[in-house]
Amino acid sequence: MVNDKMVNETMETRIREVAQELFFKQGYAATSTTQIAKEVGCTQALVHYYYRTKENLFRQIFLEQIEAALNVISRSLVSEESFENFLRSAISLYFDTLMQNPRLPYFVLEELVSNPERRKYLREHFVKKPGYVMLYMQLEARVKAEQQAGRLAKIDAFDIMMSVASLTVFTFISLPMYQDLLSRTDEQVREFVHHRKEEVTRLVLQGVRA
Amino acid sequence: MVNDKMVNETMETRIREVAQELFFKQGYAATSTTQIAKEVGCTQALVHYYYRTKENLFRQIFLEQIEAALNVISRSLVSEESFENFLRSAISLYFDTLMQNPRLPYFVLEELVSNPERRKYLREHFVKKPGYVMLYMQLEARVKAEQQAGRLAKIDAFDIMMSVASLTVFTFISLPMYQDLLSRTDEQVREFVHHRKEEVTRLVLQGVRA
DNA sequence: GTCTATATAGTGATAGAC
DNA sequence: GTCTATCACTATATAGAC
Repeated sequence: MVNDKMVNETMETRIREVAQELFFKQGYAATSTTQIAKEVGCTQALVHYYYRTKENLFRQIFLEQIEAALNVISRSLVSEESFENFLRSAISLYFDTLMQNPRLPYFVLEELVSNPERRKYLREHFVKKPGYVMLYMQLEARVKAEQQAGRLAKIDAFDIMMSVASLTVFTFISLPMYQDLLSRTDEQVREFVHHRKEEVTRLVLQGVRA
Repeated sequence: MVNDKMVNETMETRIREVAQELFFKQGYAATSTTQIAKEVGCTQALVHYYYRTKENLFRQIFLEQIEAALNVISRSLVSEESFENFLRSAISLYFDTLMQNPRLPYFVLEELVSNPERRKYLREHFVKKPGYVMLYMQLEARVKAEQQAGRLAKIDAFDIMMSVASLTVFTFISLPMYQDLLSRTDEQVREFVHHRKEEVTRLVLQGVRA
């Protein structure tokens, strides 16, 4: 068997995979269930048979992705290393993870920015979960400890998060523009991401130092 | 006359203004010419009478906004000050300008990311214009001069641009999430942006120092 | 310049045959 | 489980009356 995964796939999962790909590329509004069906090679009715509504299909994919992303972030926050090495490996993890799924940041952002319902949904499901609150408080405590030890500039934990998020997420969001506007090959794009990872790490480390 | 601007407005300009507002809020795909007409208070046929197609209407707005943004960036790059003060006032200008139009970054990004045609269009119209190439080369020369004088870390001009863009643009893109997920008031959002402007300036200045 | 009316096509979703 | 057929709706765009 050349491709176990493909061969054993059910229609239900194939629809989901194709839908994800299209939602990632085009966003929710610009993707129709007809297009999904066409790309899968089934009828449009089947898409609705399995997922009933387009919104429902989307929501499953969306939640799964958010959950996966939050897991990566959670794991990155638990660290026994020095604060500098913690930052270093967190940034590295974010870049490496997103490199395997470069469209994810834009996909999540698009839906969260343009659809207030999705933000509400996200808040209910995740933000107020005690686990995440705890993690943030731990980070905050750690930042304060570092500052008292004189190793860290006077910055909020939230600002560190925002800056790292900005520098990481924007890199991936801007990739299609970088590639097209400057006529870069896929290989050059990969090099660019790697280069940005190094530079972002350098900038953040030097920028938060006391 | 209470409102000169409103009173003297033609239908053509009103349609354009309303269209811009809706495109900003919802994006191209999610906005219909019917909705635009309804909000203007005219028939949908009139929208097409003035602009023929929805794509055409959008394109005029899009180009105008891009042009305005590029003008701001261009002006910020011409500076007689020290490099540090140049960075300081550029970042300040970007934040202040975008604060008057917080949805602009997402609007531009959305269309450039999800529509390859728009990127092509942008490249034809702007990227290869000699004026912009010149400006970038001047920035590059300045960066090299600063490095030889030992005042600047070993960074590409392009990396400085990317980092500043990331930290600035992402701030505004994430505002709806910041506001909703953390239940912030409009006033708190304004404070947050102001705070980020200070912190981004601090981070960049410390981060690029030799 | 602005309207009504309509052509044409695409959408999400469902009913019912097999 | 998968299909065909179809409904109700909305979309963009245009033709033609006023």
